[in-house]
Amino acid sequence: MKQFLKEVVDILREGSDLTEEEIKGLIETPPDPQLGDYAFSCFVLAKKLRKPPDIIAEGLSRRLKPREYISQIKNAGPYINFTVDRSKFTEAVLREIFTGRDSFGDWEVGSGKTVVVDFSSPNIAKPFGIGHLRSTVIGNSICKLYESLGYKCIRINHLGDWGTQFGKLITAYKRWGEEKCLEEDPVGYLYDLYVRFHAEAQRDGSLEDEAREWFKRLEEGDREATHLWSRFKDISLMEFQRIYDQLEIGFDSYTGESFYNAMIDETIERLRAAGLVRESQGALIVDLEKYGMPPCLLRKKDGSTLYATRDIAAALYRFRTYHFDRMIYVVGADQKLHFQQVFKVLDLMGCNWVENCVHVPFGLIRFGQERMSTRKGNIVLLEDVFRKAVELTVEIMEEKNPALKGKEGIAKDVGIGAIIFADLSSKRMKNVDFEWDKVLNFNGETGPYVQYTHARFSSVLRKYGKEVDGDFDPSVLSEDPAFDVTRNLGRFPDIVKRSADEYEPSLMTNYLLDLCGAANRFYNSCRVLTRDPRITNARILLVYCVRTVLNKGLNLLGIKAPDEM
RNA sequence: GCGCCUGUAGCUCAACGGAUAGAGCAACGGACUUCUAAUCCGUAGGUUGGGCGUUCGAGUCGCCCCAGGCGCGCCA
Repeated sequence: MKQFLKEVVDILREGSDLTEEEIKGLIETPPDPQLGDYAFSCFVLAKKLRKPPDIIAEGLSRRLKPREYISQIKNAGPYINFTVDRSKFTEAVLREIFTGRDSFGDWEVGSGKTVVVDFSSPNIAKPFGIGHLRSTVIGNSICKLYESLGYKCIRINHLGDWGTQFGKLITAYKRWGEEKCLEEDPVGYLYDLYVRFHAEAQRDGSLEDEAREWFKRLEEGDREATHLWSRFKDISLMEFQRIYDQLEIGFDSYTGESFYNAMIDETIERLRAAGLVRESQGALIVDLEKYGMPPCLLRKKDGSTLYATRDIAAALYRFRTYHFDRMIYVVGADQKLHFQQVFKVLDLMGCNWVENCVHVPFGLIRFGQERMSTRKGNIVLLEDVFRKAVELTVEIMEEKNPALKGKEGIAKDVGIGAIIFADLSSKRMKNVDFEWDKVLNFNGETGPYVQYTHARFSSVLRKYGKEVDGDFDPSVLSEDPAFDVTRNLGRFPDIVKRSADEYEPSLMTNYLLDLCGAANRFYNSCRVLTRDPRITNARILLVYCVRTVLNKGLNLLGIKAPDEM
């Protein structure tokens, strides 16, 4: 589709003495497609030539002549609007999708480059709540988007498997724990113990000290502590795996915080050698006051380590191991300062690659006007959400498509897809209030809507019964409902690029909704399978292309695209 | 107190600094003997939290307020 924009630029270069870059910056999309497909605003020229913009637009539009791809040039106020030759545009877009198939929208900007994505990273021994879903699905989508740009992606699940929380759990387990309960419902039971710990610690401050002591013993390799820790970790991982299986998300590495703990001493030595370490109130810190930040704590006064130190060690290790061109941390916005500190410390250590490290924050999920908190026990379990979504999907399918075969599998794809889509559909920095009614609404701008459109178009292809050969008369598709679809299809590669550049999968969800709107309008107003082969050939190709792009788009979001539902 | 994020229709959200601020949900009214009605069409709904500024042009950029959220030395 480049040739259309290029021709607009070429035409304007002849008509003015602006450079290619200047012109490109001034080209936009008219608010109403009736006006045209590309617009050029004359305000900058007006300033240069010191003439009113609408006069310039009028003069220029008269002088500029349409060429191969542009069929009409018209001024409207201070704008010059360019209209593409619809047949040529349709031909170009559909041809590109048809020949490219699943690679349509892919780029090569990342070929030969590696990006490390740190995402999901749940805390061991805590249930996988709806709050953990965000990092998981945003991170997964970012991986897929970067792969589409040609990057090699290393997916890292930086498990929260170290820290004072284990001291707390060990304390709680030693005091109140029962082996039998642990076997019956491992994570649920650990969760109960964790909540109980915080409840009792309110009254009895010595519990916190006891927990710190246990954590210290864990760091020193105490046998009993290590044994319990290792058990807690194993049973948690098995439960997390169930969630990842349902989401069909995998990782290249599960090296969590405990893995980097072995590198703490050398890391602190390196920091010391760089002259960055200072002692303050018994703890080791890096003073960041010069940079307007609170100090970065490396080691507590009792000698045990902290999260920031482990993150610094992890970054160093990852660069050594993967030589990444970029590293992306998909972690909640509440940790923004933490990453600023970590990045600054790495910078002070002379790691110039830190400029390629980026924290991609997201807003938190609240439940009932409150922040979800494992400690308080105010948490919605992801598995409950999945289960309810799938149950509801089965109900809807019984009502709308009772004859459908393989309902369970499809209900899973649709139910879970709905949850993922909902989580990805608004800009990631927005906080979301979890509401069952909203999550379980499958009408309107939702995942099931996109999947439904995909299934509907798949169904037409099935009914067509032949291979789509890609041979067609593009003039059949120049009427509005069809051309609106094509116009949207043509935007797809740019959406892929922007979603990746801005780490913003919501651009993709919103795009897919636009595409589906146009596609369903087309479907409702144009019969695809007709007696006229000229019309059928063209429309079925459009259907094929919509299906291809919807399938690819859903895939980039980590959502399944069933052929029937 | 300081810093960051968010504020757009009753609700949830869109809108490369550009033309008349758009969708969905909820409400009301229409469209299935025809390729899946989880769809589509229509009606109604707005001082873009407030103010000042920059600009030919501001929901978008800057400053000051307001409201909510999140951070701010031994949690992660």
